[in-house]
Amino acid sequence: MPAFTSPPNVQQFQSLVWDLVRRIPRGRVATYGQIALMLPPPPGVDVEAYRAFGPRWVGGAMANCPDDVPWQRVINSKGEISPRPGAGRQRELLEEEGVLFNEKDRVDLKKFGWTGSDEEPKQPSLF
DNA sequence: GTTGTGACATCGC
DNA sequence: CGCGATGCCACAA
Repeated sequence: MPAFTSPPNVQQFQSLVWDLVRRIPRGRVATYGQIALMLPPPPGVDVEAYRAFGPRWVGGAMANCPDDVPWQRVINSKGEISPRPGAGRQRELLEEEGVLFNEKDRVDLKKFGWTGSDEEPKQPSLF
């Protein structure tokens, strides 16, 4: 039995976060808020409280995420990589996957933003 | 038991 | 579009 039988707490939330992050296709990025909204709020937690600190729980889960979780595809709402040791490495990994950064070190969520579907990235027709 | 901080989001200017 | 301020939960010291 998976560790999902654990009592309703943040621990299970982390498992859900990791599972969802694993579902992020290559060359696609998701924001903490997006993941927080996609995941169901833990029982006993107010929706407002979840909205306020849901994304932060996701970040906390990423801090302890296993090595088999593409944490690199998780970025903040600004489409930027949060300042943390290894941020440069994350950018390298994303570029390797095809995710391009702007001159402001930001990613176009409109192109690489993961909508939760398995569809492939849209072709840049803005040019 | 208290204090401080965190891999964020949202609103206002 | 960028910057500042606010909100709120869990964990570590």
